[in-house]
Amino acid sequence: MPTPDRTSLDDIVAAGREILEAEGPAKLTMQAVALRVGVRAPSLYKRVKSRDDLIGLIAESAVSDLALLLQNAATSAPRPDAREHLIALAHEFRAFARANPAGFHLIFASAPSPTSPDVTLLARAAQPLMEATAQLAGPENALDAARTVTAWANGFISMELAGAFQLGGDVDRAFEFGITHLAEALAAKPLSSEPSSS
Amino acid sequence: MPTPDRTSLDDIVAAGREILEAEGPAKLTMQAVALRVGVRAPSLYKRVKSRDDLIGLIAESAVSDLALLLQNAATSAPRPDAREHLIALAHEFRAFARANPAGFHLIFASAPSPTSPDVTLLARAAQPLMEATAQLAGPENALDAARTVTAWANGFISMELAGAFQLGGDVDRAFEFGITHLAEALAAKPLSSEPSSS
DNA sequence: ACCTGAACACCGTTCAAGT
DNA sequence: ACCTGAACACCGTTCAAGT
Repeated sequence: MPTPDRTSLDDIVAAGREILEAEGPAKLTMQAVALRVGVRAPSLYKRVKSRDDLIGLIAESAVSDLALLLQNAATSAPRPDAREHLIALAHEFRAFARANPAGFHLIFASAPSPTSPDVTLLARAAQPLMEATAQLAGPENALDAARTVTAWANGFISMELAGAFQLGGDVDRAFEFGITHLAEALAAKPLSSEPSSS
Repeated sequence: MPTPDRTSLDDIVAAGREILEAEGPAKLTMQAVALRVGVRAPSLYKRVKSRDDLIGLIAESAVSDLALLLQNAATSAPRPDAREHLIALAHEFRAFARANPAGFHLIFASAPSPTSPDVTLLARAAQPLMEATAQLAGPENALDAARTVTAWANGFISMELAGAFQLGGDVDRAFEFGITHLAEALAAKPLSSEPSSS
């Protein structure tokens, strides 16, 4: 009779992700993961090709969570104003990064490598953003606008997490400043709402 | 008579940086660096505290180059228009990232760690940008505006280097779209120049 | 004073042998 | 079929012994 399974791929990925968030990439060793799921390190190779493969799976798991979060934010609260909608998405994005800094870093700040998450997943996560920018900037500028917003949010949060904002000032205020000006700049035609009284 | 020095800290950092750019972080081993400077691995510890320390020094060396590049760009070509000046700086930034992808990644996409470059150096590198945004957005918004532009440029280039723009479209066009709209949005008062005929 | 070989701890990975 | 101990290759780092 073959041995019953003592762990699973999902368990392994979840354990790895927890270790990564709690202790950082250096502590994410095969032995640590194995210990956490109650198995010896060599057994992990029955379900995972390599440590890099495991890291890739962790990244995909984080992307999935992000996609879910953005989708919920987009569909739950009704937001008639496209600008406010975009701003709400940016805040969700930032909240995810704060709750999963290592996962965020894995998704957006990883060097191009076999570790990177599947392209399709990232595209799906970006879907709500694409819709928001399409509404704001018009369909023909939706892609460029989405890239502008994603790049800004990604860069801002990366720098925030890395502690790169060292010149003082209020970082929250800088975030509001950025997303407000972006939303206004991307609007296809200048609207006559309030122009962000600073 | 003591042995004459067979290498130097500068040699070691330069060798490390070359290996990093040419072969990636995984190949940046103490042995590889030692081999390149003509010494055995243990000797490196006479000038460097650890591998992480070496990586930090490599990052600082890259920051220095970036600061020099931006300063030259700011002072050499006379640019009366603040918007054009900002756009020129963004292009210099992107050119640096393309010429030094691993160095760029080390500076801006590294996790917060002892590996991170000195804060003062980064602030110095950002100086020309601060001046440009001060001129564009006014002194009281200079910091927020500089953070917006830096975040966008950093995020855009990180994603570009990571191959994260997979949805097709012209990436160069997206870069122009982004910097143009940012420059326009950050201008303190709406100017009546040409509004970026797309 | 710098350099080295030898050694240690640690890690990813493989594999034959168990059940 | 999954699990394990043993083993291998590789890496960062230390240190006593050379010059």
